[in-house]
Amino acid sequence: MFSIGQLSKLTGVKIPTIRYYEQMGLIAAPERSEGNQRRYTADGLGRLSFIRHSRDLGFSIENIKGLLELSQHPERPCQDAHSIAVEHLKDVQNRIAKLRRLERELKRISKCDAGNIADCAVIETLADHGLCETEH
Amino acid sequence: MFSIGQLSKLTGVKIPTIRYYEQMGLIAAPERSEGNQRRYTADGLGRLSFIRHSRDLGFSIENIKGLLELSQHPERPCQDAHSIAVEHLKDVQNRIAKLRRLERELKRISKCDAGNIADCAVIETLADHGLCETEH
DNA sequence: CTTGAACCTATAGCTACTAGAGGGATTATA
DNA sequence: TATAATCCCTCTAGTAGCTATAGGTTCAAG
Repeated sequence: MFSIGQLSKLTGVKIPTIRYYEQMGLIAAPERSEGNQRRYTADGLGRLSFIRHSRDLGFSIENIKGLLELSQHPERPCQDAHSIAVEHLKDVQNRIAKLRRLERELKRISKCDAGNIADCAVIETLADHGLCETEH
Repeated sequence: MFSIGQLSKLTGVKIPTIRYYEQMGLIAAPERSEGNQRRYTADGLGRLSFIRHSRDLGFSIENIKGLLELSQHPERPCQDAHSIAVEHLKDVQNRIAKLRRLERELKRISKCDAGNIADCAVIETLADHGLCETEH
């Protein structure tokens, strides 16, 4: 049996976050000690690790709920899990593409070597979208 | 003079967002009509366009406050504006790097062609960090 | 038995908005 | 000029995914 602090250390998930996950229904409310403190089993540890890892990979709480549900039913077809992952991959790729356009623009405008604000390319570009090279 | 709705259409910033910016101190409270409705000048339009554009480029409200402050003082050196932009650029580059690691991992795990959850690579990888190829 | 660390609940705050309720103002048309 | 349609007002609460704080209780070591 682990206390919430031990679980936190083992998984790297902060204590208030664990309680938050419980509130959100991601993990079941665990048993309690006589003094009303949470006591987790190895099962709880596994589930929280799954969540931690999924969050690291950027899955939303809602997606993780779905994935956890699926993982409880080994006999089901895995299409659903697959499409959640693929959707998320698409999302990640979109975000990368968008950030790279920003990167280009920021690189360009931050090359400013003016002496004062009046001629600063950063300020000038922000004030006038027309000066941008890419769309956003 | 523009109403808030006209300003919204001209800049692409939604009406509640404009009011929110006013509340946050990004834009000054404009004059009001006799019936207490906001009336904006061309100046207000310029300022909101600046904000819109900066937000599009991912600058935070706090950063934008700083940049707006700077843009009001054309005689000052532009180092501050420059370093805000460079900091932001670094941040964007970090995020890109992180997302690309995720992309690799997600691509790998979503190649799963198992029939059911029991053998699904997606679920399996999420449950066990040890199966990952890159750190995160 | 005492002390200090760990734990409890409940509430509020963070970013950057968005949505809704319940009302008043403005404008176009009849 | 009346009225309907559209716009606008404030205020409050909700979104994601936590984090922080206050005020109190329990646990484990010495």
